[in-house]
Amino acid sequence: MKRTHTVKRKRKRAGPSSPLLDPRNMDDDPVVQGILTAISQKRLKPGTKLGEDRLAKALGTTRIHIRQALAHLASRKIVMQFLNRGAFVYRPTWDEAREMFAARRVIEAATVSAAIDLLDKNGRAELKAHMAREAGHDRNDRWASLSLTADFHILIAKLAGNRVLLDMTRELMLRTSLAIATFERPGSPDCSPDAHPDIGSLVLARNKTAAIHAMAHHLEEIEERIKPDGDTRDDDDLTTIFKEIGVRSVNSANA
Amino acid sequence: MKRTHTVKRKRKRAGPSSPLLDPRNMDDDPVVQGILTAISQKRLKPGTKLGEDRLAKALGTTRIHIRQALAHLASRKIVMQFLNRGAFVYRPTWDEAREMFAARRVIEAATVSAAIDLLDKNGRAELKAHMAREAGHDRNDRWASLSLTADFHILIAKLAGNRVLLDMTRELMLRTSLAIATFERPGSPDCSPDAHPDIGSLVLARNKTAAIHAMAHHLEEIEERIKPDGDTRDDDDLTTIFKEIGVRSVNSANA
DNA sequence: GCGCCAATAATTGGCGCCAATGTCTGCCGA
DNA sequence: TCGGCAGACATTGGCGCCAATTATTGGCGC
Repeated sequence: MKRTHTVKRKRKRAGPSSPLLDPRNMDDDPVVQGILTAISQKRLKPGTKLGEDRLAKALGTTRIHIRQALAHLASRKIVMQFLNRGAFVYRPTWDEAREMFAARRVIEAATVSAAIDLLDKNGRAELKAHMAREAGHDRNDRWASLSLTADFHILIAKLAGNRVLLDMTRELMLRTSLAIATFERPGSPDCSPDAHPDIGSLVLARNKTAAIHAMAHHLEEIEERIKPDGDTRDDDDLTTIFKEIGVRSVNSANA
Repeated sequence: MKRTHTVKRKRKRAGPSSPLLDPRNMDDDPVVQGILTAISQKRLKPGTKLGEDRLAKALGTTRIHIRQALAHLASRKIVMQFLNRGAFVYRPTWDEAREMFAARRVIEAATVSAAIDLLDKNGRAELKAHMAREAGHDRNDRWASLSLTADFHILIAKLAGNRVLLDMTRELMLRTSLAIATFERPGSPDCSPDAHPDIGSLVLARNKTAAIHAMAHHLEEIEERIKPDGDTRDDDDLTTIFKEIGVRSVNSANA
């Protein structure tokens, strides 16, 4: 018998409202966090199979936690589950990708507007700090760049002071990341490095209409880097890989 | 008895990548649907405990399905789960309720705008049909009224042609329904019956700015029907209920 | 050689059991 | 009589096993 030394409060009815102890949040789950960071860092591509046993061994947990995490991610449309076939990293359709960007334009215009309305000394400092961090980051470190780029939009949403819109922004950024990974054209240049500083400066200047316009333009710019014919699948990937290696055919290799 | 998951499909040799049929969607789960409709019809109030065994027996299924459904609803912030204490119908905080309405103002302004842009003959007919249905519905049937009221906003979102925004609207309507149930003042009148016809007429007239304004006004009107001190709990509810019944005390009832 | 069919193997889904934790009731002492 | 404590009870969480289904591979016939 273990020593149960818990603080006992005087609670007649143990309703969940008054103390609110231990609200389980799936976002704190290490499995969910691992898959999410792997996706946002482009280490997991859309369509990749996420086997339960494999993930359980890879992450050092049991299968039931994997199943819970996958179900959670499936309800967030970040993985897709098929009956008796397992879970795969979500692969948006082209239309869905467009709709995600349209939704981001709507929501992030609102967050920029609200951020300007609520901007105070503290928020101004946060924004300046982030802009400095993003200006002086190592451009060769692709993963750090990705994180910083995402953090800018998240910071704007935080400054808007609306956690519902913040969660939506987080969610849409993850899903658009999957859309970009699915449909990005191979030789697409990076996000123009001036976009975030421009938007940030306009927010600091409290120029609302210009900031909203800049944000919309920025999102359109990102959207233009994807094209609709990215649905070549694993088979094509295999042939492409072997072509890149230089093997034309097995016979020629044997001869 | 047992849920019939068996979807027997005759497929010869489907490639592992191309068709990817049978995407499992938790929204089709009867348990999830049951809880959702119960919540949207105000049969389940915020804070109600959702015991697994109780639900399993009530819905005629096993506990594991209940657990999956509750986990899904928890990730959607419609129920809240506590460690070793079970699941409860989500009870938003006052700030969260305000933020939900703010998000709805943002998103539904966008859906109204897009609906006007994309309005065609078919959508026009749908909207007129719904307006006629809502105009001639039985006002005494509270549940039908609730469904129709919700369907109007859903229809606008559908006409916007963006499934991402449509899903967000659906989600926010459910959550604002919980917020209203949590914070509604007792003698609050119903939603003004002119709001939806006004908005619908403006959409049909393609008067975008007026329609957006009317929608924003409508949402503000709904939001004004809640007040921040609604967090009195079950104890107060019990006393309120007994007061409404007319029982002053147990002794008087026995005498 | 090519395509269809059947058997095998691997993976997922579901269920029962048991442990862990929280809640409630009854008891004891001040 | 009231507050605190301890035991019993109820509920949730987790794990292992087994069934169901699917993907793969070997075999057969054309």
